[in-house]
Amino acid sequence: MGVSPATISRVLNHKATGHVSQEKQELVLKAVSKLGYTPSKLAQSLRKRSTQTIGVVVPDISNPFFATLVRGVELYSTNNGLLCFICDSNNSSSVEKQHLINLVAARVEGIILISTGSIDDEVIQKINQYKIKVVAADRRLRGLPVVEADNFTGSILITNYVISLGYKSIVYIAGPQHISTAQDRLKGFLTSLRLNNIEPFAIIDGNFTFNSGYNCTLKLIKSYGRKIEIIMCGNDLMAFGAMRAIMEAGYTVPDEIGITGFDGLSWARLVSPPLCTVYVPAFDIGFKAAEMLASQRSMDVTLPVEFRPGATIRGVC
Amino acid sequence: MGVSPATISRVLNHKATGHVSQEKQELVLKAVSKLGYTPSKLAQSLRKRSTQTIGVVVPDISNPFFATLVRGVELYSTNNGLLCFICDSNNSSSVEKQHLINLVAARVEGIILISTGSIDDEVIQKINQYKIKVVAADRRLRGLPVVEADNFTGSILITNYVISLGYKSIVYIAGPQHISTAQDRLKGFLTSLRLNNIEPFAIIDGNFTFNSGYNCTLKLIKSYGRKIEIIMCGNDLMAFGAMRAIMEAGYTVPDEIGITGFDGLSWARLVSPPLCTVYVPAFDIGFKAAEMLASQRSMDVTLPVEFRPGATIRGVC
DNA sequence: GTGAAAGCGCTAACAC
DNA sequence: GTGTTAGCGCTTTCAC
Repeated sequence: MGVSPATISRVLNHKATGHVSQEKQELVLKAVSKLGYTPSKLAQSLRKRSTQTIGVVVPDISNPFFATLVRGVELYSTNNGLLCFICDSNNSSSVEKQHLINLVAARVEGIILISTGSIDDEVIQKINQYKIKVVAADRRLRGLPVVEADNFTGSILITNYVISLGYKSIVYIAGPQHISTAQDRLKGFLTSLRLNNIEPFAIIDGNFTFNSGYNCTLKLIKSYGRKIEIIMCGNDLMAFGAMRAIMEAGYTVPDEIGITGFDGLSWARLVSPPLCTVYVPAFDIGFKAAEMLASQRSMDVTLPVEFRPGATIRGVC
Repeated sequence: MGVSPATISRVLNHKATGHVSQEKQELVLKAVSKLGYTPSKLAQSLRKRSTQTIGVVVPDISNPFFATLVRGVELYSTNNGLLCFICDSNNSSSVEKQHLINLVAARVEGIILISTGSIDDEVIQKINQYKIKVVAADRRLRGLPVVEADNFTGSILITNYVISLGYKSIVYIAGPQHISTAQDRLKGFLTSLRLNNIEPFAIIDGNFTFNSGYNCTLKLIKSYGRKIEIIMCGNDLMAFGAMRAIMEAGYTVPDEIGITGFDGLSWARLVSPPLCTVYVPAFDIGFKAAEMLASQRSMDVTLPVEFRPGATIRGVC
């Protein structure tokens, strides 16, 4: 016995090298292990003015896209000794706000934000007040640095492909237009059509969920029936909904009506026929966002996407 | 000006009611809002000896089953002013161990653990040392209180149903047998078979992933071909893998080979044909586990499951 | 090489 | 009603 807290701290923080005697060192280590002593990160953080903790706010963790993104964040964090608060805003901007405030209170070093809408000023102020760095992931947001995918190009790619197959009557189910991914994808779609001198057959607003894809498609079929040659969706979830609706309405995919998605969820390969989509590197987005948070740089990053053919459109096996 | 820290604390903690003058109260509130002051949860927790924070450790957050479970935990937490550390062990028991130690260091009030294996003694000691309550969710673990589903009964249900349809040559792809859900499901399967005087055609070990379902099925088909009437899987993910393998091998589902799963993921309804499975209330498991953590009781909870017919077996439309 | 002491930002007990 | 004070569990000077 007879070891001061200071010495214990020195040993445990490996600042000891050469500064603490072998003897004391072993004494401390033995006692620590015997007692199961675990230093309080609370006290450490308070004293060191550094929590080594980051926060992630996602709209819905049960959406595999966001879950995968979060894994990317987790991997980076785990590898770099960061602890992670993962918060699910349940697609509600008020819950999101509360989470952000909690993260400020927890004095996280940084926040990765996939926002449901826009951030309110009160929160912005708090975040600035405490010099917390925020990175937008997947979706752009106000003046925040962002790690996103090249949704615009991806959308052009897949639309060009669809057009090259001879499709003419093309319907688009868009995502919520206040979200940048939805905007970019719609823009890409429109750009491709314009370049090919084709008029969109119809454009309709969904909200990125399975149900909205399903409902929009039912409506479309009711209005236009077989006049529709293909339904292009702003994301995979809506495409799955559309597929279900088409099948329930008694049409075949892709012979009577084609479908495309966007995101490249692993599930896209599991449905039958496999969904034609654009792969978005969710994991990498999360990983890079965490990396950006940890680094001092904060230049926007745009990750490439990849066209994934699938048998939900004609002429693809 | 001229307000002491104590008064500020009183106002902010709503312990003020009737104890602080209107005047000072407003003064404080105004200053707080103007400065964007957010009290440090670190300091609060340290002082109050209570963090109001819980931890959740999951094997893989990108598995929709666990993601849904986590949402249940989050909902309870959000509603009860608890903050949540969500940790992904990536199916590695060493990562899991590190996460548990981090959670102890963070002085969480409780931990919801979906373990990859068993917990090691060092960690147990630390957890006890700091009187942190641990609840096992989905999977039983050592002496921990558990919130789980009635996997045994569910497995009997679905197997009985399969047998009632006249299936005889039944193959089972089991999950890892050190996990209680996998054990219970296999036991239920065997019990049902015994009660019906049927011998299992083959039992093979998977690991609950899509790939293991896929690979096991390829092997099975190679060995037995059409002698197999149906493949029952320990979870949905493996069933999806099996379905893909069967289709790629050129067989039709369910006409030539049937399939069943277990978990009742929402994706089960999306594949074609929709998967016959047993619904496990993942969200409720998470919610109840959080509830148990918060309450003083800790009696094991077993939640009912629900058979979900699907067209991957004969005679179901 | 090691211990004593101060202080991180709060809250609770105690004075007034 | 309100301010002063002590102390939560650590780390980091600063002495010795």
